[in-house]
Amino acid sequence: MAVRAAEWHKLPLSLTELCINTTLRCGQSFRWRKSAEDEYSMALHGRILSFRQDATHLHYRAIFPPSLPTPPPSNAPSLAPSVVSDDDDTLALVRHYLNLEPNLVQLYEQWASEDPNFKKRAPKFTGIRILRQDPWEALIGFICSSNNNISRISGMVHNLCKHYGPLIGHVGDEPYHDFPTPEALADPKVEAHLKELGFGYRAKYIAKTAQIVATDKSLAWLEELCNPESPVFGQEPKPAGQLEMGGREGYRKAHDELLALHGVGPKVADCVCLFGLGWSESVPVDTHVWQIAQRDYKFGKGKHSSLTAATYTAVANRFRALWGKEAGWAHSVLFTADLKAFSERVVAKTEVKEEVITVKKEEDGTEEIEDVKKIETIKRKRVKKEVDEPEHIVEVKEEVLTRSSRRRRAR
DNA sequence: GCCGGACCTAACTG
DNA sequence: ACAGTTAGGTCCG
Repeated sequence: MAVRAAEWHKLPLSLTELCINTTLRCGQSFRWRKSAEDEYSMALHGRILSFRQDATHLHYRAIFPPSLPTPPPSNAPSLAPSVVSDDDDTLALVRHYLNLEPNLVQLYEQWASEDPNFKKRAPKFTGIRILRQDPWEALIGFICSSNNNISRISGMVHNLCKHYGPLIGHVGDEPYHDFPTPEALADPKVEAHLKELGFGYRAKYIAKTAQIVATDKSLAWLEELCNPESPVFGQEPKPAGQLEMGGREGYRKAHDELLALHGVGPKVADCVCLFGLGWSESVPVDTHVWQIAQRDYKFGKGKHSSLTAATYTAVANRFRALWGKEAGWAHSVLFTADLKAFSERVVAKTEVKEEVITVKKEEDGTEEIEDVKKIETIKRKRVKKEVDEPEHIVEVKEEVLTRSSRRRRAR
């Protein structure tokens, strides 16, 4: 049982280039678990990867499974532990997964210079970086995300790994499983089992998508949809063409092909493109982003009064025009700033008890509230306890609620 | 192309 | 207490 020594290594990195406490929890990945105070872990590429971070360094550790009973066939994919230095491999994996190449500080400056709203909201949400996740894992994870919340999605993904993914090892007593293969999820029994596990209507989507990928298509098909500038771990980057209004050609093709899968609509397809396939111009327009587009970017009126397919494209194109090739990165900053789980950071200013109602005459003479009616009330509430957070019993925070009188949830 | 309803679940809301 | 709403939507008619 010679588990290879699991030592911590470190990498100089500022919190403005990457903040794991935000990036790993903002809903782009559902796999990271808190394995200790200020420590996050998940199984990745046949090992358990753990992160810690301080003001100057990122600390990482890899725990490998005890050496395999039988060596895998020589043509086996990625799982084969390399004979050469594991540390070098893990460092390369960390750099790849965390997508450390782009200069994030510079990008924030660029977005802020083009967009006053970004400039206003981003300062409290620095270091949010788009990860390079496994495409298959991103696909299934975001199929789970429909009509759902991050905490429940994480639980579902955890269950998928626990029941269908290979065990990689333990951190303390906690087992860590890798993400299941399409074949593992293509078993006919999967749908019923997932329903028992509380997946609801998503059980069918997952089972069907797994069957299609495992039989009709393949993992290679999915991975070939990757941005060639940002390929899966171990492949050489190639140029990906010019940005157009609707995104690069490869992005549009990837988005289009993903739409054919069950449970994959425009939003989920964009999440897979952005978080799993490396298409940085992809802008998933979900309920949050739609709210943001209405509140801060003058959408929600006239032609684009509800989030139809046409409006979806218009919003995404608008953000691409505004933020450029890494629009999806900027989008994720504003998205995170809008998440309730991080709302404590934006409550600094209080005392806004204002009400603005714009009324517009319709052709038929009826009056209709056109602008989002902003009634910001200050509400005191107990901060929702994070699952594995220590007990802060009577911490009281203020939360700003914004109500709109109509079109609250145009879907 | 657009609209409305159904779809699973669990926690939160008034 | 308890029905309604929401949480990173999608599908169908």
